[in-house]
Amino acid sequence: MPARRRTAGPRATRDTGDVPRPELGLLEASVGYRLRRAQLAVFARVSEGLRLLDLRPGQVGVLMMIDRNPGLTQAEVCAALGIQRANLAPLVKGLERRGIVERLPVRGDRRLNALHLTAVGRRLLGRALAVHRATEAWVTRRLGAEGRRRLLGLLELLGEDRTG
Amino acid sequence: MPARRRTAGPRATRDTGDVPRPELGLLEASVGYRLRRAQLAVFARVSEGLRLLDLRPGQVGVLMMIDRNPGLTQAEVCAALGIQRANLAPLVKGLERRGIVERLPVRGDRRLNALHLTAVGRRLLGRALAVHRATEAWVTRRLGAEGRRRLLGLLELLGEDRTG
DNA sequence: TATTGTTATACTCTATAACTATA
DNA sequence: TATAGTTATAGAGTATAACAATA
Repeated sequence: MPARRRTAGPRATRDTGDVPRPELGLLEASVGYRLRRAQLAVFARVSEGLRLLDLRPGQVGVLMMIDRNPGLTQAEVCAALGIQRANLAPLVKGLERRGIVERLPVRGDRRLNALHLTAVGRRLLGRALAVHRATEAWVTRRLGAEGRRRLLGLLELLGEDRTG
Repeated sequence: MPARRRTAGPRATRDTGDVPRPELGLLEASVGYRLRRAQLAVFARVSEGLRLLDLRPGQVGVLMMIDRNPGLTQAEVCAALGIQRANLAPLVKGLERRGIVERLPVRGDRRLNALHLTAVGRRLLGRALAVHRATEAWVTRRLGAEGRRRLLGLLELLGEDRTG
């Protein structure tokens, strides 16, 4: 059985039952902490759903971007998603090796790769979108449609890159 | 000057100015994506503020828990914060080596460590709390007090460990 | 000079497995 | 048998620096 003891001082408790459960204290109202917990919970669900497709959330994000903006360059993807060029390179390479995306030369600037989904890539993205929809549905079950909308709006305000 | 070209197909654009900016597409309304961006933005601020103290957000969270619940064991901290015992061990060791926390034996169960803050630890936590408050104030500037409260409530619902 | 894409590298966070000592 | 704490290790995610090719 689990040990029960307290060595020191009064513990603020909000017991629902028999055993003193630790309080989060200031963490309770820490936006950073709450964001981290929520993000981990959501990503765990998404990752589990994507496992069969051998994709991770970041890869699906890139695929969504390319699908919506065919011909995008890697630097543009990076700027839009807020990731480093150095980290996108191996990600794209992996997707290309699997025949999911292709990199076409750009007329007039030979430094650039124009990113496109292949037919295989579009099919795979379709399956990934089912996971995406299931996750959003789960969020809606927890928060309600209105709660989910509000959350998206608040998160967008926090994620913007303006300073101050 | 940045190159401008588009190799293929019509691009859905919502231009504010001269240059076509890529659309996020489905990512726009992806709770997972928005959570990740917001969490990165907030943690970047917190980490920067904590740099002088040589602390990271996770360490401060543990200190907050111990401060509020003196005598807590490592397993209890892990359960409350949703982290692995294996990852807390080196974290606590580092804090103990720096004289920030101490581990006291527990009467009646020699497997347990009762965690306490030292005087040094309390002083350091006090400085970390200033960073915490500054971050929450920044969030409030972006979202308003009511927006921040709503956000906390919504995130709590997502972070809970119940299934389904 | 500046930008694109690349490689190499390092650091953090997270997860699993296996061990010990205790219960 | 089960739990607390530890160690080792592996996998992602993210960051910087430096390079070649090109603008």
